Amino acid sequence: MTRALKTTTNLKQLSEILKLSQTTVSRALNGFPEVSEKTRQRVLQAAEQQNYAPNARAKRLATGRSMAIGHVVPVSTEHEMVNPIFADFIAGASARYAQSGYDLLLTLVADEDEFSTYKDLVARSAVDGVVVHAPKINDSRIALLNDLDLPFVVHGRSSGITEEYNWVDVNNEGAFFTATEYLIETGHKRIALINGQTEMDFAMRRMNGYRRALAEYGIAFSEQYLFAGEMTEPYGRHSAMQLLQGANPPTAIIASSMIVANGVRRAVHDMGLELGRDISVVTHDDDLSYFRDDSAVPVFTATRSSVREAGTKSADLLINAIEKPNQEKHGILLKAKLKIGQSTAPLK
Amino acid sequence: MTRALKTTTNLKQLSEILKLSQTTVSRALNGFPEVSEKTRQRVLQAAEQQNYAPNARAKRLATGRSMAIGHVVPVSTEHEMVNPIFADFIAGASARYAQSGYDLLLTLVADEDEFSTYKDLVARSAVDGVVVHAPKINDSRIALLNDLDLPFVVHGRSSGITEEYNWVDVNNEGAFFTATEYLIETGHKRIALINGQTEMDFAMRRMNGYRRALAEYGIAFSEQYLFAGEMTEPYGRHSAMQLLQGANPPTAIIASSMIVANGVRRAVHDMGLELGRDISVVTHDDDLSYFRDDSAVPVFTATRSSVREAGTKSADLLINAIEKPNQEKHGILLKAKLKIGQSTAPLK
DNA sequence: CTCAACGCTCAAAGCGCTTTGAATAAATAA
DNA sequence: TTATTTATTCAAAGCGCTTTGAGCGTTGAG
Repeated sequence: MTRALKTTTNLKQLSEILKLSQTTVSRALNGFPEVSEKTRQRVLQAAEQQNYAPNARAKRLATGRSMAIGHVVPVSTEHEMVNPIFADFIAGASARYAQSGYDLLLTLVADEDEFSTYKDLVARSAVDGVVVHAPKINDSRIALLNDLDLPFVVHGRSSGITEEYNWVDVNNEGAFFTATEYLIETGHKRIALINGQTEMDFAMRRMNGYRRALAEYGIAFSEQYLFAGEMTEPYGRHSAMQLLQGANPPTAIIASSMIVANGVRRAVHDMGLELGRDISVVTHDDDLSYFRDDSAVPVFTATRSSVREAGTKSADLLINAIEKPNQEKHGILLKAKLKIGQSTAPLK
Repeated sequence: MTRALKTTTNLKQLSEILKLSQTTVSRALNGFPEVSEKTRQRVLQAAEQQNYAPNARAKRLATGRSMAIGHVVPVSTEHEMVNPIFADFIAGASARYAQSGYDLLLTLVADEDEFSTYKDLVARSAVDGVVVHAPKINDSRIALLNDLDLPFVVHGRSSGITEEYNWVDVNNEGAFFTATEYLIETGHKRIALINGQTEMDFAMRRMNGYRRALAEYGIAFSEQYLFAGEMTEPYGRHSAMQLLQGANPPTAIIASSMIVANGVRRAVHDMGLELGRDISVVTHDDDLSYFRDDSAVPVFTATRSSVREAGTKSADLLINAIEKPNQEKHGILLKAKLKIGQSTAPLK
């Protein structure tokens, strides 16, 4: 099979075809006012017809901007795990980037290499800004990025950091307070929390919400009811098993993600129990597309907040920070809503 | 808080510091033989000390290469869903890209916009190659990319395409043949398949494997036992419900992914049945990190193949295609292994 | 009729690298 | 000693854009 070897048109060729200077063609395409409307139309039409698009490499060098946003996603060394929420978060962000002409540069990197990755991105001038994923308590990346003077937005927050930064987060503390309160008010007293890893900021906030609710209702906190770990399905199942087989099993369990909740459900069934009858389960739900439950009464009672929306909000914030530097930093707090499903019931 | 405004060193400054020409410095850094070892060491040391890295934008323009690989990931319009396997696939590929100095450019795009996305990437010269995800039967993207003369590798294959192309796939047909055969040989005759969308190539191959096994063992195929749809958890649950509540319910179900299998398990339990006792379930398992089941006898009997490995293999293939053009196209077939778990049992 | 203002277009410089082709110094051969 | 290699280093061109500063007709005001 033979095909014509297509080579892309460049500005010079296009300007020769049009018998105009490169300057005029460039200005016409970029919407400068110095070009007559008649010329602009002629240029646009020729560009369209030639399938011309400015060479990204040249444009970037000339403008001094990368028109790219970096996402540095940590891959846990423990399970080589990529948190499943990234796909949906990025789906949300990506749409916004496309609208504003930014490319998305993705780097998956082991925790311990994150620092050098950011430094390298800056040294190479490869991106105009970055999104920081999975912030830990006292996350040192924030100071680093401020030092590097690279615009960034954090998906989540980092407790203990005093400097200002842009962030988009869900009200983890409030959501888990509400979830716990709901269980308490429906009669539960032995409530367990299967949480994320202790060093993660979101996990700490969730635990704080949980403990605050217990405290407000005068229920003693017990280490026995608290689990922390990487949020896999087997982790959910294993933790729940341990809870259910232990002395004084809880009557309610709060799970930190749908994946974990699925593991919990498996344990519940393996123990011959019935969800929502023998034991209540509340989970946090990031509204991932492949778990989305549109029923009027969803399976899991859950605090739901769309991580995809967090993605679009983060993108907006970051683009704004890139294009209008020296602005005040912003924080956006999304509110998770508690939606009652079939997995909870008042304690008999 | 005040910080020194760091501005990155460039080649000119570095060469002035070293009292060498830009040429020599550039050559020293890029390992050319014309530079004396003494000079090279001096240059490397200064570069290190100045935290110098060549400006990616300038380098790309000068070399005419983007040093970037594009992943165009389709987002289904139906459920706005991003297939959860992408994260793990990309995690596998990303490591290889990093080794070879490529950036990963991610674009999430609605099915119908894929064509223009590829064209745009080429017109802008934004990438040196792309990975094609989720190929359909007779996928027209392959001809497009060959026309555009852009190196690419397909994750999966596309039936009906006669031209050559690079691909990495798992033996879907064989795996599902094996799964079906295993069920038949343990006594099952009424076997259902909850498959992916009919237009997807992998789904067709899986169905073919399933039907071939039925045929070889003289079991009639029935439309009643075949489901096709986007592989969400609710889809798995809903399909299984319909199967179990229908006339002549199957004694075994084959699921197309772990997510679907989780939905199936939910349906099984909701019907008051026991997995592996009342009904057998086999699933395909992409070995996603957050579902990974390391137990000696895993929960699900499954045909397992690491999608992360597919990612690294694809990356190798693509990088090779980019760096050594005009080579023969390659196909790599990964073999999924059937691993017996607790979800299947001989039919009593 | 002249001068300033305006609208449109252009030539040329510059972005920070790589790479070509040449120059210089040192070493070897004749 | 002189010619020829060999080992280093360099100046300058070029990658394909954007952008600066200038030029040149046309108008309208004075």
